Amino acid sequence: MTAFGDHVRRRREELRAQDRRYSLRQVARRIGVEPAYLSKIERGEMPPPSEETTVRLARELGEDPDLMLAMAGKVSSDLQEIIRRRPRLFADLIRQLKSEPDHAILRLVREVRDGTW
Amino acid sequence: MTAFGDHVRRRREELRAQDRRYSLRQVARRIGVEPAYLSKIERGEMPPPSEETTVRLARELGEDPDLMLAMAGKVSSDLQEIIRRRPRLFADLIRQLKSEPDHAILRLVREVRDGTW
DNA sequence: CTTATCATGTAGTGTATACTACACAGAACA
DNA sequence: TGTTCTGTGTAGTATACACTACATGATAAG
Repeated sequence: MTAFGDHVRRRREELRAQDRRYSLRQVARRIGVEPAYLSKIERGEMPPPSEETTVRLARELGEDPDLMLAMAGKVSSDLQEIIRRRPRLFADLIRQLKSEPDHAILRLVREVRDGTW
Repeated sequence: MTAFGDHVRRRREELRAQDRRYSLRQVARRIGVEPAYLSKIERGEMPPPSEETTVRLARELGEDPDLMLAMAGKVSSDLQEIIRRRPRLFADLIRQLKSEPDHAILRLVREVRDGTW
């Protein structure tokens, strides 16, 4: 069960079919790691990389950084900081939303965005 | 600037004034760490302990674990898991709420709790 | 056909995390 | 006054994190 690595490999090979600049080596080079390291990550021989590297990889592959971080078992540090500033409020809210359906959360997002206050 | 250590020490000595079972040694013993370690944490000579130890310490001192974790620069792993399961939704919501006032977030919490849907 | 590019195997590195273990001097208590 | 309890100083440890460096055999390009 190596969801992260499998996903990265699939996505990279998908892009590679259109553009040979998406070889493991070249992608590794562009995100600033050794090819051997990326190879091991894709095959699940090594755990997902750091937050910074994961975000660079997400951008390189045209994927959502938050989603990619989630697959890496992480939560973006900027989100963590927002929570840490008002821990009681956010802890309550998030735990309440745990069992709510997607559309309910989406509605909240829209409500706040549109200022339906 | 060692907010965590200072806070723990203050709170512990507060409790100790009423109950001598709140000596550094005895608290350390109850939460399962060495006295020297807790001493260093309180004085900011060592960084805050692990999530588990921080939560045990919070309970011991009658404080809110989420608040204590926030002071330790951490976010509870159960909250992180909730976010990781639906990263896009929660990332959007949390970032939107970043600059909203407390009462706005509180209102959302209540809205969800009371099922004002 | 040979040169470059490809992925991968093996080994090693520096730093951080999260502690323990022991020893010591001063205060409190009986 | 001696035993016990207090906090703290010093030293060391085990594990995880986040990689690099080099070598090798296979594949593709010119």
